[in-house]
Amino acid sequence: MKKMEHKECMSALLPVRDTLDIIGGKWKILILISIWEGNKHFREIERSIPKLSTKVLSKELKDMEENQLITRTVLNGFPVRTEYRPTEYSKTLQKVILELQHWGANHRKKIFGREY
Amino acid sequence: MKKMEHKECMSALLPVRDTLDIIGGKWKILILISIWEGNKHFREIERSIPKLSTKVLSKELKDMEENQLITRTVLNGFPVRTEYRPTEYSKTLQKVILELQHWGANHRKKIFGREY
DNA sequence: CCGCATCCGAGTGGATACTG
DNA sequence: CAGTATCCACTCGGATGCGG
Repeated sequence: MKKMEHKECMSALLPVRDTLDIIGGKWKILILISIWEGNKHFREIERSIPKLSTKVLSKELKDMEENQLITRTVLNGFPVRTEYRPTEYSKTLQKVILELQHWGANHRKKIFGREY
Repeated sequence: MKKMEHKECMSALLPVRDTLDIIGGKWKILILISIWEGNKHFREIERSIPKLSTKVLSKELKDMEENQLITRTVLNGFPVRTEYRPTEYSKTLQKVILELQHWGANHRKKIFGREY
């Protein structure tokens, strides 16, 4: 990558922040991965991620639906069941996440001199 | 990218979180860019980023030094001056940031139907 | 089962003043 | 100039209970 110029930096800023809003934080990527793996129902997702509370999960799922990373479908019947599914679009994040993963793995090696 | 397998996901998790710890949050990338642009001194960096308080800047710079993204040099003389400089290593983040930028820009187009 | 409402403690971060 | 210290408002998120 070439040296970043000033103007590029400033115009880079908003998109970078947007992306971090969407996948940043403690839970978003975990939830996305859980859903990619095939977990569909609220409790199912909740149980797949230790320490995640219903309040937070509820909020995160709402955010992710707004951002078109997942779809939410309420099934008829009682008790109510809801299905969350990843969108095709959500997969465009995999490249980004992979990049984060590579950098993080390499960084840990550098800082701690060992892997996980 | 191929479908992520379960084990890959789990081993992806820690590195991704590490990376987000390091560049996530409201300020880290802004500070890094400011320093990449050539700002060297505490006040200089502070003034280059609106709404950034000294307390937060202080903490962030400390974190970034620990993570070897910047170096901190105290110059002799009075009043004391300090120089922060980006490391070569910090530039390995540019690819990651570029990826975040691309995804964010494209996402905004998708969601809002327009650019910035 | 799904998910919201409430209460509440801990941590974050802003403003300001102060020291070396 | 470079940062620390203090005070304080606010947010975040955990625990729990409830209603649909």
